[in-house]
Amino acid sequence: MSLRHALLGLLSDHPASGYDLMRRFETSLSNVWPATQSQVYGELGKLAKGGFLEVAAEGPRGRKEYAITEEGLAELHRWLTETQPERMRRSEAMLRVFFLDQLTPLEAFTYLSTEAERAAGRHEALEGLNKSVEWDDEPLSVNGRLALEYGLRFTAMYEEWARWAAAQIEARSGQRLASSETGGAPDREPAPQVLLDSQIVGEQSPDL
Amino acid sequence: MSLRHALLGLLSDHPASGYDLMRRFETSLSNVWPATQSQVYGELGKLAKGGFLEVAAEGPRGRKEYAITEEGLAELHRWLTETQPERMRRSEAMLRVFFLDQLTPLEAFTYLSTEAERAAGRHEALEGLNKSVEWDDEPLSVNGRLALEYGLRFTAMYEEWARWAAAQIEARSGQRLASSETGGAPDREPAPQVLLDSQIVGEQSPDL
DNA sequence: CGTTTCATGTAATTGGTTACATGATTCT
DNA sequence: AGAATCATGTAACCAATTACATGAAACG
Repeated sequence: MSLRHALLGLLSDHPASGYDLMRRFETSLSNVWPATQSQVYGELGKLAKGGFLEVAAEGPRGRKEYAITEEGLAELHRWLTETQPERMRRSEAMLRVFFLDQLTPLEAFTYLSTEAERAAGRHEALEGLNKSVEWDDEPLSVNGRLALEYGLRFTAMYEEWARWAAAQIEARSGQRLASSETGGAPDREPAPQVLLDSQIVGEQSPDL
Repeated sequence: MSLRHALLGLLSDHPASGYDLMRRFETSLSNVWPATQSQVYGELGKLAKGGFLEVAAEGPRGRKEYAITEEGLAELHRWLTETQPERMRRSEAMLRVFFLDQLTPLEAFTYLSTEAERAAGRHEALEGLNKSVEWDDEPLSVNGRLALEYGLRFTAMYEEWARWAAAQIEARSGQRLASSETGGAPDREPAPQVLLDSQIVGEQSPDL
């Protein structure tokens, strides 16, 4: 039930329409808590009915600008302080590790090396972002910096782990498996330079 | 659609009934890919209908022992080698970080410190497990060791990040926020000593 | 005037969770 | 005899995804 809290969180900053919120989900929250258009509109309706939000203004194309109510702020605060984050379990990447013995050592090695490459690419993108951002003292900037740092640490950890794991497989196989290019991605996405809001966090990935 | 592949993976080792598989989900895969009883039985039916599994034997209480078919093995292999793991996005813990500015510095500090404590507890449990296991050369043991190592690295990384983030909040607040006991858990679950199969992985957690 | 952007919604489907329902076998 | 375990299934519900549907306003 975190979508509602994500919406309350975004609206605690300032009022916005469903359309505005959708864009903020795309730019800021996509990798932390993605949401689709239908979901956003649906949940906004429920939140308004429940008294957590109210339609503060109506605009041009049937635009409804939602504002958080006292009740909504209270609920957001309660969620942040009185409930524990549900830690997420499902990781397809780790599920695969579990069945790696179904592959030849080379195939397993390739999988892990590719994972390492992907993590490295992600890490690089984050570093680019980190440099390109002018960090101010606004709250979003502060939170964004925390999340970005998490992303950097996560991707670094994951790459190292995957390289270590690949080496384990290689050692056990008794063969040299590392080829010149192990299936790594030669062309890597360039680090995005523009960012609205705190895209930063959008660029961070909890699983990778 | 990874549940089906988890089932195929488990059955690639040896035939089993829905009931057996459920237990293996609980002991080995719970933190990587949890599944409920209804889901397991439902999916087994679909997989059998699709020709990926077959009922190899029928036992006492209507027990149906499923065995993987050639087609099932091929699908498992295809999944492992030809598809990329979908990286997971939703992290309630990180979503909260995004809205930490809605809290007082002390409350934010407390949240992050508690997260650090939880990670530390998890890490300790994993280390206990690591010591208590006699590692042999069986494939499950090898895979389990890879996953356990991931868990160790993840929890260590997360704890460090959370402590760093808490310190950031403290520094910005201009106050000393760290109390003698910051809301940390004084009583920590003891590390489980018994483990079936590769519980190891069951003890590893992708998010916190 | 045509395209893009803004803006809202509904419907169908999938994957997952919780709860309900049932009964046979084994163990003490 | 009674409890625990083995064993399978169905139904209701919820959250999320994809696709469909519509139209007003702004921009060029």
